[in-house]
Amino acid sequence: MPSRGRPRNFSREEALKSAMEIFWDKGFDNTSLADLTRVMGLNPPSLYAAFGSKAKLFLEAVDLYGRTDGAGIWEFLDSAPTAKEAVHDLLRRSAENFTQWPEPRGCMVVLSAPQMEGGDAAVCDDLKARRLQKQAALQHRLERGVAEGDLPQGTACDDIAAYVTSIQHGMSIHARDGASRQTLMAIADCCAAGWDAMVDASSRKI
Amino acid sequence: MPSRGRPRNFSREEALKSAMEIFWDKGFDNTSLADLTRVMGLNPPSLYAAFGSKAKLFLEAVDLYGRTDGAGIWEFLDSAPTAKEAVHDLLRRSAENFTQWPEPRGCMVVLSAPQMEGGDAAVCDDLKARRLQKQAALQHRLERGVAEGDLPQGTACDDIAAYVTSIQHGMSIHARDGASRQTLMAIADCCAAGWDAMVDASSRKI
DNA sequence: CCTTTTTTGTATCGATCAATACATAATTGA
DNA sequence: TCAATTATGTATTGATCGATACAAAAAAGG
Repeated sequence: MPSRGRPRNFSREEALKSAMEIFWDKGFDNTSLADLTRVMGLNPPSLYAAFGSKAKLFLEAVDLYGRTDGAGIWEFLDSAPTAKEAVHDLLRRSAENFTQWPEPRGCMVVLSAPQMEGGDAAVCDDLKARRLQKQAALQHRLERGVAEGDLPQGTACDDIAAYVTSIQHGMSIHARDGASRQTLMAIADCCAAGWDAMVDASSRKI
Repeated sequence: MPSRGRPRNFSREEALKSAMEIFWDKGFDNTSLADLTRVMGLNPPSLYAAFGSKAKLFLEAVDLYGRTDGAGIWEFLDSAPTAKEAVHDLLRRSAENFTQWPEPRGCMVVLSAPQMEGGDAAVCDDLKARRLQKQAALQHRLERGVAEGDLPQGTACDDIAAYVTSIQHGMSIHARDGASRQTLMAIADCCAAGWDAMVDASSRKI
């Protein structure tokens, strides 16, 4: 509540959104302070006063992404009637989400991930935690499916969650490589088409 | 054939291998000239005389990767008796390959990929071409399966190739996030378990 | 020997990086 | 009106980036 002092003449929200978009496009390392101040429309001192540092700004941007553009993907996870439908919907929403701009963007959390060595440790840890958190959420949804009977007892929910997130992560790479929405949808359908047999094999392993 | 002049006192091959390993670990951007000269054991002028630039060195390093550490993954693709076995073997070899070091490395070509905007264009284009080339090779192998009868007529080989590479790319992210070899193997097995049903659905779509 | 050629090590280049110092402008509370 | 507070714009910081200038060193050709 800074009621005193000169008021800032930019919207913190809008500036953060602009930062998110360029971080999403170019990644953490390839986005310079000059890039940020340009798209955010403010000078370095204002940026640092409002967000602390480039890394903190990035973390806020990722959080914004998770609450806005990245949120829709996981919307149906818990409300889907069965685990199978939840997964199929998750992948179809991913396909849609990753290709909803002129330039396909994929998932910010996944694409910012690789090559952690040498990068900002706090940033890498945060991104990794977000990926693992989503995978855990998916695993819990699968376990609910076992409890509710739409998945057989003994299903390896951890392995299947890893399998599904693997597909989803790969879709981000494909989106960046220019894959069409149709292709990404086909990938989602491939997973769905093999689902029953896969689940069956998983539960019969033990 | 530089028969004249002072001979270099380092092995170009060994230096390139060292460069490949640190590029693999840290990526193109996060690997500095100082890093490279340190692990390669030579001074900047020697590096530039031998390799031209950081980008050219990286391209040579990626090529070396494709001919050595990354080659084994695709070894059985053409000699496998059926497309199904070829894919399953590909994914299992990937799982093995991505976790064969103390620190899991994943695939150099995939992990160096993301956030092309802002990076070196030549490097990004080369990596993208390598990914698409492998996907095309996989697609051709599937088409051979159709021709040889172990896949049904009308199978969408392009979609399935995208599906399989999506899984494989995602496995690299998982490897970086600390997934065990066992988990990656389970992912490969998930794909194999659902294979027949998936292929069947694909061929019945048309 | 001496010239030519190539590599070596040192020392550094200009550019760009993330981050700030500083003075000024704009607002509130007294 | 005036002190306190906060944000702004300009200009710049030290560090690091990728890449070189330069001269000494080490080989071959003559």
